[in-house]
Amino acid sequence: MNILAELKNRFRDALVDVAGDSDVQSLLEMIKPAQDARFGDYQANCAMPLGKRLGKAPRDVAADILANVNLDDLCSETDIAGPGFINLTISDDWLTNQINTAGEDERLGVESTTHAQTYILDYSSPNVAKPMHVGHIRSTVIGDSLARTLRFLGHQVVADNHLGDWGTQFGMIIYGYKHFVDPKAYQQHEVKELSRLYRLVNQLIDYWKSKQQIEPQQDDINRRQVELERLEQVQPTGDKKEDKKHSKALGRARDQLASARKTLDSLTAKVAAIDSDPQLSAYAEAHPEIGRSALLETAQLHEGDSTNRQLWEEFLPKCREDIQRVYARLNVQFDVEYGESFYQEMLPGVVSGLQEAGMASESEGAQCIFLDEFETPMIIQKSDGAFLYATTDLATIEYRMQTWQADEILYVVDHRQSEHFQKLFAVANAWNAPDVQMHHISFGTVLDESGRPYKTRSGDAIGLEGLLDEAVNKAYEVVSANDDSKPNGAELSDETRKHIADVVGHGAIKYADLSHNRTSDYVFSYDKMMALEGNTATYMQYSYARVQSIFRKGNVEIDQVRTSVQPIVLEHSAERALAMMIMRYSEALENVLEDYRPNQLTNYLFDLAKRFSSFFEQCPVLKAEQESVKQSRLKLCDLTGRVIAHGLQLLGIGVVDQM
RNA sequence: GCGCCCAUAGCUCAGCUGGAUAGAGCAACGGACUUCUAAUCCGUAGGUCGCAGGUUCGAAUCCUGCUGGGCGUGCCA
Repeated sequence: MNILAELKNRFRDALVDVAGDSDVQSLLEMIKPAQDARFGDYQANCAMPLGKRLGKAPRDVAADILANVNLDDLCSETDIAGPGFINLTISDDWLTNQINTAGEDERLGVESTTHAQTYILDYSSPNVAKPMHVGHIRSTVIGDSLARTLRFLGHQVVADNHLGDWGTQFGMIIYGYKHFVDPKAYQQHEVKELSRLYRLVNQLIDYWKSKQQIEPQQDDINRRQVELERLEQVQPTGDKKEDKKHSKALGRARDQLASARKTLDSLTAKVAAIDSDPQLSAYAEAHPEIGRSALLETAQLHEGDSTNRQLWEEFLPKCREDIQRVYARLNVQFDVEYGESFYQEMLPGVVSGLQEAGMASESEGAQCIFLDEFETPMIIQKSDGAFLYATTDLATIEYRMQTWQADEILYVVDHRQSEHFQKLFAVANAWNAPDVQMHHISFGTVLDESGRPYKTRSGDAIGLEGLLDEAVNKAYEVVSANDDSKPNGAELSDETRKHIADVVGHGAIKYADLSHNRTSDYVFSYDKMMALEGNTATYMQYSYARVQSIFRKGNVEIDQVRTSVQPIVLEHSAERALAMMIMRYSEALENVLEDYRPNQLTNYLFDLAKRFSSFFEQCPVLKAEQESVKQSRLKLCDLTGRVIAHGLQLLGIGVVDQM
């Protein structure tokens, strides 16, 4: 039972009577959980705007509404407060009834949707040629959680990992393999060597690019220097507005000069890193055309060159295996993993199809689609004949529509690609997929403490596996320290401690990501990511473990509790508050899907766990004075534990019985 | 230049799409372990919601302008 939905149902007819049937839906949206416990459990705020519209006093309108709505069984109290708020207090009897019903329900009182749809979820999608780094975590974890939630609510979901397995990076690896491979290292650990080759080639390409940029960059600095000196010479005019404008221009010129110098520094640093290393500089000297050559290797791969194709087929499974290890750790699964290469044969057809539809045309040698709303075109074929990711994405949509008849496609990709998706959706809707809803589930960038995109000192993105390892290690230390300090001595075997550390460590990393509003950038911090207190997955896991501990200490069989005829009774205010929160699980899940934001679920679970902690402090279970209260509280504990475990599971986070 | 996004407590962030006295978590301070796990709980302190206007019964939330920041911006993905 979704209480909010039930309230809306009850109010609907009353609102039609009072307001006429115009726009009842938007009035119903104004029924929501109370902001403050003093105002009851829910509040309806529709009387104020309605009063305005009808030219009546809002409090009178509120009274009219209340006179028309039947809440006798549902609410124990209905108040009109302030300017015309309708405050609603759910009746204890009704709540007791519902919580007992939910307790007997496998789905914890959450109903399946009545309008099931087919969703394609496109998430994670790493480039298989490089090791996964922190940047991949958000897409992976958010996408996984959305897939789980949609499924639970009854939708069809196809989780697709759209791997980057066909792009420029493979040309770079192939070039690296042909010229720099260390056969022994490759034999020992293929992926490690391939990733070294990728970084090496990347570094060499950067070297030549940077070297070319140094001179223009220096010129740019000189120009800015001159401009700055000129601005500094300008005397104040006495006119306040003018002077303010001038001082702003001056400040901007200084900033820009500083930033230009910084860019130059980083260019020279890149060059110096190679020049100072005899081995690397010898490589660089021997491969001055490496940038172009790597692109050529890619082009040859795409054209079906047998050597490159063979290398690609050799490398790909190994790279995929490597990535799979990370997914196994994260407990993330996909239904399909069609990489970009999968669509390769469709690409010429996409271009010709768009040409025939009159949407694509040639411009500067490339096949372009010009859209009214955008200055720059969507390029679907380069002047050298190669296809781009826009082409692949269009082919992918075509395939997904034919294969799954998708109602909706969600792309969980960071916000920097928003323009690409706007163009993509516009083209696909106009061309081959008119009916499908497509959404870019964008998320912010992971920043470092100074607000820049997160990188290690050497400029590489930080590896994901190392991060996970550290989180698990830290969790192990905390588990051990906590267990060692237990009043009656340690309880956990080392094996158990390791298992707990695994669940807690991975949970901490995932939760740190999921608990942020996905649209905002967030500052990456080891301490925050691995925090095990406060609003963290650990807090919920701990609550769950406390529930299990009660059962263990009391030698209580969970099955016996669940089948017991003693119903849950809500006497203590902490019991009632906890029960109310449990009942709101389905609201939380609806909120997640409203805007595809898993942080709605983390917020809910944190609230629920807080209510449980408060209950735990105030309401003894095993030592309850009456047997009936004990049985009731055991049931309430069990139900809390089930909701926490279930909610965490929808976030892709596990629980343990002891910690 | 143009486009998109952001600005909330010392720090990191919520704020349910316009509701009542703006909330958490860290950090700080003061309390609570002979009582089902103190990875916890209770309390104190901390705010001109970037600035200025506007819309209305009511604005952190919507609109306009400004300031400061991020990202994107024709052949990478």
